[in-house]
Order: sequence, then structure tokens, then C-alpha cells
Amino acid sequence: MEARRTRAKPGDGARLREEILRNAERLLVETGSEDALTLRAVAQRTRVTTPSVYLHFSGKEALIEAVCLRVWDELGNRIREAVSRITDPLIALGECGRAYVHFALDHPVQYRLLLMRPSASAEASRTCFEHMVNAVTACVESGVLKGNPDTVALTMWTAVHGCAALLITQPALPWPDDVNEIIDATVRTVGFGAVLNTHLPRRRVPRGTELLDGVTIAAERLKALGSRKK
Amino acid sequence: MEARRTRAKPGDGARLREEILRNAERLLVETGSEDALTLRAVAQRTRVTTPSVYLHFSGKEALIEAVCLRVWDELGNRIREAVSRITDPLIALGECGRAYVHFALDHPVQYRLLLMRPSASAEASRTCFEHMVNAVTACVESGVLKGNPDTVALTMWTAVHGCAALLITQPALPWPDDVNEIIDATVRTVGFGAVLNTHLPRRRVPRGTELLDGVTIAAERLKALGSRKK
DNA sequence: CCGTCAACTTGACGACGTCAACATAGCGGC
DNA sequence: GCCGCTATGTTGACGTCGTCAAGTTGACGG
Repeated sequence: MEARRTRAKPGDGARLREEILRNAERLLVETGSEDALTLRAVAQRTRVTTPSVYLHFSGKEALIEAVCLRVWDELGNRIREAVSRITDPLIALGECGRAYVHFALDHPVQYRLLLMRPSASAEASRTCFEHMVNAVTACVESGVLKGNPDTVALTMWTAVHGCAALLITQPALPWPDDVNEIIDATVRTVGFGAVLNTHLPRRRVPRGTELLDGVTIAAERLKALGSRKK
Repeated sequence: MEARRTRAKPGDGARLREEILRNAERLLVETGSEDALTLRAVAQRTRVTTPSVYLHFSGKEALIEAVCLRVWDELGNRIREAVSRITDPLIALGECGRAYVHFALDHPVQYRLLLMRPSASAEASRTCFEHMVNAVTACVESGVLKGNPDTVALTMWTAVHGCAALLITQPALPWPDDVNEIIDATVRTVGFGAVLNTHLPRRRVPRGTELLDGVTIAAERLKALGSRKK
């Protein structure tokens, strides 16, 4: 074949691994389809023969898994970064959700790899999930939320994931012109629901001042969770 | 090969089409993986050679699309059936969401085909979406909800889809022992959020009796949307 | 300078989707 | 009763995919 690359010196063969990973993700986003993520295509772009990929990855699934690991890391950083700028824990939680959806919409193909593959690995998603749990835990510690942080974070994750996933896979639906409307509505609704569940008595319908007190708190928080770009 | 099937008479060659579709879905659920959905495997199970599939489907994608059409139909029926038993439009809307998630959890592999494929068709999903819009429209006509039915239905769909999708793809997450807890929480939260958005003034934080009035209505509806199995 | 070991390549296998060409059953018309 | 036409399949092949066993090549240590 043409224009072969210079062989790596003994000891830093791992450089090829990085290059393969980089080219795999580039190929993914350039073609816009995960079907184009072929061992042969990745190898060719790296100017290496196909079986060379097996020197660093046990197979295609392992390669994809490694790509996913990087993306999970990126997503985790984006969330942590979004949260770190905010002091109020509930607003930070909302920004966490917003950052999540925006990252998904900015990297639709990668996001599909992460959470829509037949067997998406549970291990890698845990780290990212922890960031959400941390944001929730901060809310619980500040008293604005109660309940099991895992459960609250899960509810929130399902909401933002559904928002991102449907936006990606079903672009032809009658979405509003500005997707931020849907994102804001999702974040606000789930946030408000969580706050309400915290400040309202459960298992029965509260009435009168009892209701008013709880909802007043929730409603004030609701404002904070609203669209930031207004 | 062994035990070939008897050739169909002219005119009812379409019988093979049905048989192929049936075997394709059976193969899908039996193996539990869409990777096993191979033209060759489907053909073998139908006791037909592989290219015979091309008599009724233009290719593999068309076959999958046809399988999806059937599943969308099933899902639509399940939703319509769930809604038809209920008179109160808001409770019916909640049951719509619940039926949706339960169908997804009962048919995880098919659900993946419907909404997690690289290019899930928009056409087929529209019909099912209309059912949700109808349920929302009933709420709007009865006055319990306001706003654009499309948008409200979309918000609800994102929520229940996220719930179903994450439950399917990430079973290792710390879900509560009873998944109905999450489903109920999702339905209740999104329903309550929709009702609240209807009965509360927007774009500012309502206070006092204004807040109380709106939330009282919402809270009563909240009870109706709660877990039905209590 | 030579062996040895890491870093690749060569060549092949089976499975997959797809297509052009061929075969055959049954019905209508003469 | 036979002919031929069309619907209904089958045969064989091509190119691509993931994967693997075996061979090759380059640099470094002794």
C-alpha cells in the first residue's frame, strides 16, 4: 500500500493506541454514522494494516468501548465545569442538566455510542452519574432537597436523557424553533418536581397553608431554574 | 438444503412476507439482540434461501422498518387501549405514559429498534405520537391543561422515553427495587409540571393566593396521577 | 555483530448484505 | 392437451466486514 508510517520504537508502541482512538472518533464525527466506524477504515486512516488494531484493542467492541471512555470523560468534565461556576446548589443542579443535554446535542453520534448501543457498558457511565449524584447531594445537604440522592439523580437523568435522545433520534418531530425551550422546560419541571416532593407531605394531598408553604419555597426555586438566557 | 417449504401459489406470495416478518421478530426476541437479526438467519428460519427475502423487502433496512411498523402499531394499540378505559382526561394522560413505559420494558429489544437505531424512521412514530397528542388535546379541551398540545406531548414523551430508555440500556444503575416507583415519579412529575404550567402565571414567581389557587388545582390532579397500584 | 523481542504485515477464513442469472410451478389461451 | 408466461423462488458469486495464525522487520542489549 502507499505511504506507510514509520514504525514506533520499542517502548512507545502505545502511541499508536492514542492515534487509533483519535482517528476512530474523527471518523465517527466526520461521517456522522457509527456504521462507518470500521476497523479497516480506522486502520487505513492511521496508515496501518487492519490487524494492527488488535495490538492495542482486543476487538472492535473494545475499541468502541475505549472511544466511549474518552467521551464519558469529556461529558463528566463538561458537567463538573458547569457546576463549579455556580454556588447555589439547586441552580447548579439545573446547570448540570442543561450542560448534559447540550453536550449530547453537540456530540450526537458519540452520545448514541454512549447510551444507545446494544450493550453500553455500565462501568463508564457510573463516573458521570456520580457527578450528578454529587450535585444532588449538595442540594440535600443544603436542605433544598430531601430523599435518596441516587433516586433523585436517576429521575433527573432519565428526564434529560429522554430530552437529548429524542431530539437526536427524532429530529422530524414538531419541536419548538428553539430547542432551549424544551430543555428549559425539562430541567425546570424535573427540578420543580424534586423540590416539591421535598417540601410537600407525601402520600396525600396537602391543603391550605401547608400546601402554600411548601409550594412557595418550590416556586421561588422554580424561578432560579428557569431559562438562563432571558 | 433440508426440508424445503412448498412453494406458494401465484397470488398469495405475500404470505411469505408475513412469515418473514413474524420470524424476524421472533428471532429478535429469542436471541435478545438485534445483531442476531440477519437476513440469512431469518431466511433459514422461514426455510427459504436468503435472496428470497428480497422478493418482499428491498433490503435489510426495509425489513427492519417493516418490523418496526408492526411494533409501532402494537404500541399505539396498547396506548389507545389504556386511554380508552379512563374518562378523566388527565388520568388518561398519565395512563398513556405508564402504558408507554411498560410496553417498552416488556419489549426492550423491539423498543431499541424503534427509537435507538441510527436512522429510526420518523413516519411511523408520528402515528403513535398522535395518540399522545390526542390524550393531551383531551386535557386541553377539558380545561385541565393549556398550551400547544404538540409541545406538551413532546415534553411528556421525552420524559417517559428517557425513563424507558435508561431502564433498558443501563440496568446496572441503582434503580429502586420496584421500577414502578421511577415510572410513577416520572409520570407524576411531568403531569404535575404540565398542570402547574397551565394554572400558574408564567414568566414570574406567583405569590400568595394566586399561587395557592393554581397549585391547589395542580395538587389535586397530582393525587390522581399517583401510583394506581396502591 | 548477533540474537531477541516488540511492532507490525501477510494471507486467509467465515459470515454478512446484495445482485445477476437461472429454474420451476401453476394458470390462461389456443 | 400442450404452450408459454408470469409469479415464485434458487444458485452462485462479489465485495466488505471482524478476526486470527503465521510470517516479517526493525531497534536495542550483550
